[in-house]
Amino acid sequence: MEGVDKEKVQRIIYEMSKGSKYFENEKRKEAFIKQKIESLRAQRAKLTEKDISHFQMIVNKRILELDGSRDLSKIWLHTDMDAFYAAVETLENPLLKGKPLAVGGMSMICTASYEARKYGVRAAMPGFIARKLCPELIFVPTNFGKYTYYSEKTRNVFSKYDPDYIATSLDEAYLEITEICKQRSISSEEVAAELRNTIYQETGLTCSVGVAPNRMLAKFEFQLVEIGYTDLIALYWNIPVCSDINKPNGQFILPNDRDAVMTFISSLPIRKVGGIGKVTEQILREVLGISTCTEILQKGALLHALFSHCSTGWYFRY
Amino acid sequence: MEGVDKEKVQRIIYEMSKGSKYFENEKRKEAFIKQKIESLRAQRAKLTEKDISHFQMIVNKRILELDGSRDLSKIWLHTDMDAFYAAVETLENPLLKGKPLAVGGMSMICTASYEARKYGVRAAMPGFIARKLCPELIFVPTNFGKYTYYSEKTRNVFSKYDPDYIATSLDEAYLEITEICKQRSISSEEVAAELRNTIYQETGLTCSVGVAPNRMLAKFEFQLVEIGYTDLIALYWNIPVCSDINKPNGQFILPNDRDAVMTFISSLPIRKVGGIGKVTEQILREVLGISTCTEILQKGALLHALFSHCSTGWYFRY
DNA sequence: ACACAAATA
DNA sequence: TACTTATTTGTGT
DNA sequence: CGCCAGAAC
DNA sequence: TACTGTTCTGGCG
Ligand SMILES: Nc1ncnc2c1ncn2[C@H]1C[C@H](O)[C@@H](COP(=O)(O)OP(=O)(O)OP(=O)(O)O)O1
Ligand SMILES: Nc1ncnc2c1ncn2[C@H]1C[C@H](O)[C@@H](COP(=O)(O)OP(=O)(O)OP(=O)(O)O)O1
Ligand SMILES: [Mg+2]
Ligand SMILES: [Mg+2]
Ligand SMILES: [Mg+2]
Ligand SMILES: [Mg+2]
Repeated sequence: MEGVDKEKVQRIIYEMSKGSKYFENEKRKEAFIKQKIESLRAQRAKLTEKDISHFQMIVNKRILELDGSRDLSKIWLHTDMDAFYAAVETLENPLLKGKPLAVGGMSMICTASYEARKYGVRAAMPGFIARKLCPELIFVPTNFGKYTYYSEKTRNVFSKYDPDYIATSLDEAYLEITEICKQRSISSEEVAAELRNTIYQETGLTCSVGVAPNRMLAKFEFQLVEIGYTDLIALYWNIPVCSDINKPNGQFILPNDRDAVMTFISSLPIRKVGGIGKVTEQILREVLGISTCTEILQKGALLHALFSHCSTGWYFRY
Repeated sequence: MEGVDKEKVQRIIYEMSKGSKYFENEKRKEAFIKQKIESLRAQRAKLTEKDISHFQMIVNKRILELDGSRDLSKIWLHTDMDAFYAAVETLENPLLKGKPLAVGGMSMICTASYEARKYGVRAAMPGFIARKLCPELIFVPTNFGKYTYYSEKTRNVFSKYDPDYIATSLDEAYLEITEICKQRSISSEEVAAELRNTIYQETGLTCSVGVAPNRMLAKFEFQLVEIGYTDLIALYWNIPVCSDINKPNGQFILPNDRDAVMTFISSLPIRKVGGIGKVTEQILREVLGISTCTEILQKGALLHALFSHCSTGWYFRY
């Protein structure tokens, strides 16, 4: 994000949190994770070369399998409204336009306008800290009803492009647009641009859109299909770019092409991958020195050795 | 309550509320009730003398019936902890003792210590108004777990006096002590005093206790029994009196005697009766000029004429 | 099968 | 004064 | 019966 | 900045 003084933000958050019950609890948790990391390090140290090459073989086979089963024949589109709750509030009270705005109260805020984000204000941040970061921050209490109302409006649009669209929250959904592209013989870029425009016409709200090829259809884990897309696509729209402006109100298209996918993925920090959060990131980094997706492939054997074999599922994503 | 400047309190509440969304909504409701009252007044004006004497007969019969079915053979005891949540918090952090204390946050407080009540601070009052009333007010967030814990402790005591005690909230319960009084041949006063003492020993918390005769056992409305007691008893402990000090940490005994009950009840403001709240009080007062329980009996015919015949149930209480 | 932690919006 | 809530998924017993 | 308002803690 | 959440009951269509 442009122009956020991360240094200062972190300092203020620390100053405000220090000593609180919440803070103490966080420290407790951190300690517990450190311990878990130590234990994993010990396990890794015990692995022999033989163990590793053994696992490497298993992993190689699994990767080949998955690579082969990759399905590039569908086109999936992901949409996510920009600063959704805040955008709705601004729409209903235009005086708020352009102002740093937080939705929520002094105890917790659910989201913040992009103006507020410049100050480091974020979703899931307590309001009283946010106000320290940005004293002129305006607070609006949350009105769940409104957001549902506008969410329905966007969904009406979605259903015109894919009647079976998959909504994953009030403000985002996945659409399979393979058919639409074929029928109207237009590119996915054009569909994306049109969709964004329609949504804006219908609701006055902007959204960001990502388009990507899909992944293997339910092999045994039927619902994992969707997850396969989720990850990829969620990433795409994290990248600014495309015909339009920068981050909010933008779109990004990844071609249905193996090389494009691999190139795109390989340099991604793992933290961006869906399902890898603060804790998992820390564990992978401090135990195996893994930070990017390429490294996941490189150290596949170690991962397979140290983590539950269900985590092999992580490989679903490339 | 001693030494509360009601004038000032009301003024401050008004100043703080004025203009808020909450306030506007209250006004809307008020208007609606006014309208209802008008409608009832009109109905009353239409009643002929004949109508009234007709209803009077029905009502007289009903009253006689209920008077006859009154059961004075049982002894019921009602307990209610003093400033429960606040007392628990004070117990766990003695620094708070003697200080004006509110349990809750700036948006809402659940209860206040008696010190705070002197300033007009009350349960169900938003914290930011309470703080205006009493700037040195200390806020403690609610810890439902703690209250449940201490509630269980009190209930252990209750069960020794009546294994079938009826708990109606974390901090109050009804006990049938007829048997205990007989078995140990002690008066209900003695049981009450002993119970209060035991609870204090076990928990360090004080409570107020009321004792009263009971009412007809389920005639057709099986569960109404309990309600019959509820009203009476809830009233008793509203009256300071008895061997001990004044309001908190006190007890009051009403003898099992028809005259005593009638005398006690007759002068009570109806608002004190369970089930009659702000709205019903206003309606009865502004439509029929009823303010005390005696007047309810006097105007029984009108009540019967104007209100749903199930409201006849109000007569259950005398 | 279940309770618990992690991740996400 | 004040650090959410609902939901889904994986892990370890 | 389901929905809403009033009441209570 | 900010006016609860839960449970029960009676009225009403
Ligand atoms: N941690 C949270 N707790 C509660 N509600 C949240 C949380 N995070 C997000 N929300 C709500 C408010 C958001 O407007 C809405 C959509 O989330 P999300 O798409 O992640 O952010 P956003 O739409 O506000 O901004 P943007 O997508 O532009 O980054 O869900
Ligand atoms: N309106 C309310 N909203 C939420 N919780 C409440 C409310 N009123 C009371 N409580 C909680 C907090 C109280 O400590 C507890 C018992 O209520 P109650 O007996 O009426 O008052 P109290 O025990 O705090 O004081 P006291 O009984 O001495 O008047 O229930
Ligand atoms: Mg969004
Ligand atoms: Mg979203
Ligand atoms: Mg009490
Ligand atoms: Mg009580």
